[in-house]
Amino acid sequence: MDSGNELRTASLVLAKQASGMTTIRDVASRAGVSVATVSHVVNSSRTVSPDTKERVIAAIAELRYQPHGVARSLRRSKTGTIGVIISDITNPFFADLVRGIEHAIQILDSQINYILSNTDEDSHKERLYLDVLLEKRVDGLIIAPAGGNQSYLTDIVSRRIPMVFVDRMLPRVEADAVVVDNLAATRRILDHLIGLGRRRIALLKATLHANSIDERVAGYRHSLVENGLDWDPALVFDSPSNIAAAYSAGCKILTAEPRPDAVFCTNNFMTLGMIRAVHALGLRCPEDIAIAGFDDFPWADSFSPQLTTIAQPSFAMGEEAVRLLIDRMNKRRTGPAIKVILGAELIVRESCGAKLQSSVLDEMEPTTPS
Amino acid sequence: MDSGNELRTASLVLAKQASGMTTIRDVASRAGVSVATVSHVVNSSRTVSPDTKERVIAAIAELRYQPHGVARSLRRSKTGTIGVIISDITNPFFADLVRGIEHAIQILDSQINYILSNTDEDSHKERLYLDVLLEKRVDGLIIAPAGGNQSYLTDIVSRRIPMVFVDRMLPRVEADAVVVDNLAATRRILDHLIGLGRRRIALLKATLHANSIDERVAGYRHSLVENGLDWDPALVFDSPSNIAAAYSAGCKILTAEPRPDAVFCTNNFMTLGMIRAVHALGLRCPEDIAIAGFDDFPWADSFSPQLTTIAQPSFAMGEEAVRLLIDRMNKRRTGPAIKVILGAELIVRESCGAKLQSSVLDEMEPTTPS
DNA sequence: TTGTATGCGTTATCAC
DNA sequence: GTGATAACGCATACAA
Repeated sequence: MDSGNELRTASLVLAKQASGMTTIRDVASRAGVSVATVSHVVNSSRTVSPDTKERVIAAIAELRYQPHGVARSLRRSKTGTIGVIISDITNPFFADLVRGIEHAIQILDSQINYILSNTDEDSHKERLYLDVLLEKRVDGLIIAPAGGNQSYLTDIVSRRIPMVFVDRMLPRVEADAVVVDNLAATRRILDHLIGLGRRRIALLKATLHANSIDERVAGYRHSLVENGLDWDPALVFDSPSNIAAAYSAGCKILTAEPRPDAVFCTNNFMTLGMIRAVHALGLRCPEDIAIAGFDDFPWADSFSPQLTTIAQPSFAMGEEAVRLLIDRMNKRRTGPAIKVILGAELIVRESCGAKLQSSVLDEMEPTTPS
Repeated sequence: MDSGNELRTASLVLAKQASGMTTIRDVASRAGVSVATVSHVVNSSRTVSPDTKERVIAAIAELRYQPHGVARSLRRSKTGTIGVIISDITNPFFADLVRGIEHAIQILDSQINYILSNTDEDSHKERLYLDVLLEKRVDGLIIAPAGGNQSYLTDIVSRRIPMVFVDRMLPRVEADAVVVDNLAATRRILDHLIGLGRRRIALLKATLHANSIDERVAGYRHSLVENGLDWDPALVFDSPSNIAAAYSAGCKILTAEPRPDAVFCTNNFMTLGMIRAVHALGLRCPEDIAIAGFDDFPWADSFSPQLTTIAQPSFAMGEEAVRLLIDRMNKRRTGPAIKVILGAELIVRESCGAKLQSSVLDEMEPTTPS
């Protein structure tokens, strides 16, 4: 390696720094080979003699060559990017789900990454985001639909763009889906509540256009009936899906006459608002009122009482969605849409009164951290 | 518009659906103009006669033409994508910050979107993510550095890739930054604690390679000294930055002899673990121990007692970072790096004992939702 | 006012 | 084992 060459390299690097980047042609001329050869050593796409290979690799290192992802995407007609559309990353459920997505990507294909979009349950915003994602030619889509874009989403699947629903799904859109058995999970926590002697169980329902919520409402109703309790419309309270609104609704629940002895909250924002209302009105939980929540979060046992909830496998849902999506993207799987239904776990803690029963044994004994 | 034309269009659309997409050439031939003209009407980049313009627009609609973002990126040599690197979207602070980023993007340039990457404070992972982001040719970077990639980041700025630090910054890397005045904020909450009569104030410190945490620790120390209190190493407790670990550390704090009468937690995971420890050990807050947390979250007043915290302007930090970044990207701003320092607010609630003082007036009066 | 043609940086198909 | 070159879809300099 003569110093003249090195000098030339150095100045080339500097020049490239100022404007543009070093390309495959630079590498080729530096190594004294054709661009084809360089491309092939970069992609190991055909056999290259050991010494030319070595020269190419050296040139790449010297020039700090990095393939141009955009040019690649154009040529290969795939971007290695997937679009993720959720309602709100601030919701711990989605945050964890997104971590699951990222984790699965890292395991399955670390070249892929994702563009995140929050719709705030606004179908118009959803539509706008879909447009830019499609224009950017994402290879696939993971979406928790806000509802209201059926025809557009149908159009997308008919254009053969891999898509998987997560958390919720649109009935008439033929796309893969990863959801939870909301009905069964709701029954489980309601049975728990009823088994603990609660009879006047209110429902704090988030107003969302999501079948997941609808199913939880149905589960609530069925459980009551199956347990021989009345389904009382006066016990059903609606609230926009945020903590402040849930707090207001929670206050209404607690001042209703006669006061319910339990509340089932259809998502974590409802639960958080509800518990705040209990404290604000100076009531005791679970003695005066039991709280059962759908959705768990990492700090559910930082509350006093610790919250009894249904823990959705949010991380696993994200992972599974990626698996389904990547299989579609690689055409490893074709044909009709698949629906993966995951189970949700009942985490019995204190807010429904379970610990009151066995208090002789457990009293004061700190739970060990998970 | 003759029906023959429409038929041809229909079959073309179908054909395109099967393989490939409709391109600018299709539109051009359909409208009977050149690709240049189509390009110019799409981008309004030169004057086009009203009627040809109309024909082009019609053709675009009929063929459902959508510009190919990747080809555009290659040609214009900008992708309209920015990379966002944080440690953990599951942390409510970052979740809110990311929402701020997204909001600002929507306001300033709705064509832009972002790729999200979670490093989990792992500088190796950070490095890997940086590589793929750079290969994808993101137009800019917003990063909460995990620490340990100084030289690589320096290299990035010398390659003129717009970058802004958020929440934390690396001292020797000349990039814009949006941070909070950690020292002042910490002093504020410690003064509050001390003003309320607390004297044995423990520190629950997250072990992170972040100057933000270091500054909070420094603020703690300074405040003690300034208020004539001892800086006692026995009151300093370290913990990995997660709730479970913080819970363990919290138990240690609470069983120390003599027991501290207050704890300052350097981030929200510490606070959440600490409060769990208090409940687990059956202590009363704020009577037995006051808790002061750095970082607020939307459900801080769902706890009992409601948490007194320093609320960082996380959303605004995200917004400001985008503003700085886009200004750099457009070269609206050049020259030396800017450091934007935002203030953080002390939110007085109950966990430090403030309400104990004025209990005659406020007792039992529910706080109104924000 | 409009069109032709070149090139952005790759990959892949030929040909040698 | 290697090289020349034609696309990928678009934006734009240059012509007309």
